[in-house]
Amino acid sequence: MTDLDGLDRNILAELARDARQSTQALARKFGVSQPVAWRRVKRLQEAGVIAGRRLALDADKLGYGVTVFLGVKLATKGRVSLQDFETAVSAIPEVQTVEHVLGLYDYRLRVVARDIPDFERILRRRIMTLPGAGEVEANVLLSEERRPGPLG
Amino acid sequence: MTDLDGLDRNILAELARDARQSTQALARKFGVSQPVAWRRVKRLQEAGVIAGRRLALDADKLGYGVTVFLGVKLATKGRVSLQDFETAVSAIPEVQTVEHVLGLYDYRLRVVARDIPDFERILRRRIMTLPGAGEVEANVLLSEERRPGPLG
DNA sequence: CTTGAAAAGAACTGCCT
DNA sequence: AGGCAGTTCTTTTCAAG
Repeated sequence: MTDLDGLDRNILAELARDARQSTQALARKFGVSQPVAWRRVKRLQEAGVIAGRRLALDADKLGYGVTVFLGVKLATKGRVSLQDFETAVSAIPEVQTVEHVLGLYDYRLRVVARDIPDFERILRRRIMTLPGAGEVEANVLLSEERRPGPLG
Repeated sequence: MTDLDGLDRNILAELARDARQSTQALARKFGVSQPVAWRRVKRLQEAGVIAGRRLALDADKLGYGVTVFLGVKLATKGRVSLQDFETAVSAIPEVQTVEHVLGLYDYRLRVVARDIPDFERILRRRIMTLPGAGEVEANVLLSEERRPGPLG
């Protein structure tokens, strides 16, 4: 863990909202000089607190109108099967996130599809055939709100 | 939906990997001039395909070592209760995403906490007391892999 | 820790094929 | 649509209070 003062948190909060703003804009917002804001950002990057900058893509505009969350239980939980499962699932392009979790399910997958028939195809031909896949539960995304989190 | 050619898809794939690279770097990678790469990016932004650029933060380095996914069933599903629930849940800083879903659960929440005792506190005092909250299921995140998705 | 300045690089514009 | 050349702005480094 890294320790951050108020300025660091303010900067993170602003950049979390829009990672494209200039260090000068940040500097003005928080009443410091531009090089100071720049050093803070650099420091946060080097410390790994800022792990990278990613695009927020609009799945709908890309033709992917359906997002489904799948909870997957493995039928066989031998040592190899976790790795086998992860490797196989990584080869499915429609899978956006693979979360290894502890609880009622073993994995949670975020899957996108063009429409419901497309999702059925992915489910039957790609998901159900995954090595070790047992019970599968699905939740269809209706709407989603992302929030900055407690970080700052 | 927007239609994209190969260059658009290549650019999106590269920017999805690292949103910080320059249009010149993109131009070189795909054998076009810098202004062309720049115009493509601008067009994708204006079309809303690129919705924004966000920071990838390292929760661990910020002192949040525990991430939990909660599936929540509402006890009462009147018209108002959805809105009430969403408003109340939005006031909990540790909630990073609120997903309204269709299926076994009504909402999926991504919650971060400093450690397990901290998570218990959030669960008991904030989550269980949400208006309309019924059954709650939890999955603790062990590891996570994010992938570009099928877009490009 | 700040300011101010300068060099390098990236973003943006206009004009041409 | 794509390319070239130039202008503007941001980032990055540095000297100095």
